[in-house]
Amino acid sequence: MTGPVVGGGDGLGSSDSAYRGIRRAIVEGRYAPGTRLVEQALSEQLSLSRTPVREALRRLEVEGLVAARRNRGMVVTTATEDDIRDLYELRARLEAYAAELAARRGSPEQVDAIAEAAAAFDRAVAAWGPDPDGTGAVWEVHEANGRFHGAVVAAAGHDRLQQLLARTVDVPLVYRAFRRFDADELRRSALFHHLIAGAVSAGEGARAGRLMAEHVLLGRDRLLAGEGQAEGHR
Amino acid sequence: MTGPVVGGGDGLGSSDSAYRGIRRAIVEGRYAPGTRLVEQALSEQLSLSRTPVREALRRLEVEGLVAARRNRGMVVTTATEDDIRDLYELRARLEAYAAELAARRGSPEQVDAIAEAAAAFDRAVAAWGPDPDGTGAVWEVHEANGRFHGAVVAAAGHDRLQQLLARTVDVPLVYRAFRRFDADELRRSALFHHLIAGAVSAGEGARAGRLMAEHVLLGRDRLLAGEGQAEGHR
DNA sequence: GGGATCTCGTTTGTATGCAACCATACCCCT
DNA sequence: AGGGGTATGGTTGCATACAAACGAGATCCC
Repeated sequence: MTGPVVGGGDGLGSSDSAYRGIRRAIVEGRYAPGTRLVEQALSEQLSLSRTPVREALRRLEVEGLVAARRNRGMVVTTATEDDIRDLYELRARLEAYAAELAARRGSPEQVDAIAEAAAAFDRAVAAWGPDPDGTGAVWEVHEANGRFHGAVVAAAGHDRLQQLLARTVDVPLVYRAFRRFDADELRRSALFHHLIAGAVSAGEGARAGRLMAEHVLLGRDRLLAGEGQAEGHR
Repeated sequence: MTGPVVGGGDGLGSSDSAYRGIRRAIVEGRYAPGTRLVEQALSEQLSLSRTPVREALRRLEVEGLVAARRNRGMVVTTATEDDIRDLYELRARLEAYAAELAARRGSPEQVDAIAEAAAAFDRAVAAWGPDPDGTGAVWEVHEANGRFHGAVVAAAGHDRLQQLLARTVDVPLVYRAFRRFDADELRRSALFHHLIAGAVSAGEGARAGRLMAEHVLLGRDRLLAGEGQAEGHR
């Protein structure tokens, strides 16, 4: 048996592998906004056929990470400052709703999972200190953060909401935001995670929602504060 | 006459045509929930190759209208009563937000378009009376309704929100809801459309949001009221 | 010299072929 | 007769081949 030796992803299918590989490259910024994504070039890089690459690109298009111009290929999406504002305000509303639902009807196991994810984020932050430039550390924090927010949404038990958030939260912006964070801000994020976990655990939906909204909007402010001075992204 | 069940799309591309055709068939209920969608069969019905059909199915999967089990094909999604409740509550929040934004920052042309869409809905309702069973009339009302809500979201000027709503609102449930509506309820919907248009036009975002939320939740109640007595949908 | 048009190369969009996979049903063995 | 392994059909997933569309560059005409 000739196992598919696809580099970059431990995916179960070639298509998933391509999807995750391209997605991560965009989120990490290795494919800058505006970059043209040519199917053939990508398929060669991934040692795949064009078919799964094509499918991956269509998925990314639906998620809004790439834009397709008819018969003219895909480009990595660019975001203006206003877009960032809008996106984060939407995210704040959706995640506040998720936190509210989690507090209202999350199972004990799901609520525990939130607290555990908050603790895991703490550990990722602790491992950050020495070398903030190492790409591995940034990615680890990014992933831990994603798992915390994922745990909240999972506890909400709302499939469609989960689906929408997965396609709204995990965007390049969030990753870039962490690159701008310093240790103090990371600790502040960690604090909010614990506050949210506490409110959910106490069944106080309204508080959990407010805290979550504030947490997201603080992230937005931090991202916008750094925007326009270094690596203009347009 | 047993024409191709999926004959609708006059799309510009073959893939779009397949997408719209299959989508409409699902929304109208010609493909009942749980139905297996086999690529080859669909491609023969549409006189296309499997490739564009495949792409259309993946798009529908991301939208949540069909579910894919690995290597076992696609099935039309089924929804429980709780799913319906959740979906409509989410819809209410998202559309309320959209109405709020539309009132806050919609351009005069966009606001006018909302009022016009409300008037168009009136006309579709007027054409309904005589023959509520004719599939054409139901589809017309469904489309007019979609255009009204689309106009509100367009006025909100929030691309991502528009994208999310397009994939949350236009589901089989909404269509089925109209089949249950009687003339009085349609007029009530029309009334709310005008009230929302008025609030948006007056720049009263909070009111527009509340009215929209109520409008959506009334639709949910109507759908749930009829559920479980006729054509159980599982 | 400037502008429009024609041609060619590159890239996407569609079609088809082949292999892997799952499910069902059958057969053999116990 | 029952259970487990296996054969087999059907369907998806991937790869490749071909056709259409768009853009760029050169050429030709005015």
